[in-house]
Amino acid sequence: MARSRFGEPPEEQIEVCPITETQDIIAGKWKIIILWHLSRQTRRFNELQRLLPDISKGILTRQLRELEEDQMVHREVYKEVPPKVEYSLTPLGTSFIPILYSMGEWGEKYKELRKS
Amino acid sequence: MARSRFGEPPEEQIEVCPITETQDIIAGKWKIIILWHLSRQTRRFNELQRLLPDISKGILTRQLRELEEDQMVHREVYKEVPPKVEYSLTPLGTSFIPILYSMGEWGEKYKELRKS
DNA sequence: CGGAATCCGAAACGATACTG
DNA sequence: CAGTATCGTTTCGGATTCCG
Repeated sequence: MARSRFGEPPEEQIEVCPITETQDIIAGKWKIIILWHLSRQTRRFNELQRLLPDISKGILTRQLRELEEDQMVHREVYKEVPPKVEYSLTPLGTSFIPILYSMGEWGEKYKELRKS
Repeated sequence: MARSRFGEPPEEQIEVCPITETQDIIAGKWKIIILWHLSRQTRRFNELQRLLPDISKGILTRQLRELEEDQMVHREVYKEVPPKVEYSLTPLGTSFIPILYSMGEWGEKYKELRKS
């Protein structure tokens, strides 16, 4: 016999927010900015540093490593001297590009709004 | 007289990343999660607390205040006893909803991928 | 009910020096 | 060139207590 409706909790069901996973991945001061740059083209470590003038080598390395762990970024090491390392988006990272661009456009609009 | 081209820096122009503004606004552990919940419906303070079981009152207040400052969230105070306060998205916050939903969908896909 | 105020600890960030 | 290692600092989140 089915349980009576009156036996069910009256409150609405707790909605599990599906955005938590995403939050965990893009948390980090430079993550989405790094992803945005890589979405435009593959970059070497030094290039990224020039594009992000206010980030130090150490922290850039860490953010890249974390993005790698999360399978967002691919790290390609060329065995040359001097060493050369290229960073690019993985398929997963690539699937995030539309969101990055939306965020970029939205940020532009936001900046306009704040001027007025 | 115009400066010679040879006097200009040879490097490519530094691309200013348009995503920085967005990053500044959604930084904060609970910001986008709060926005996501408010995108579904207006909520009272206590409701938000129930929806986010792991957040304390103090930090919830702070995140909401910051979202208010950034004109993402509207705070409506009803002069009643006991007090009642409702939080909702502003027009600016509403304009962010498509990004929130994209992030939610992406997070779902990501979760699937990680299982396999 | 919806906060404010305070304090604490952890984590994140950042600067520097050194290295293969 | 692309890191690693270390350490200092700051920022943020979280717990608690109190209040109108």
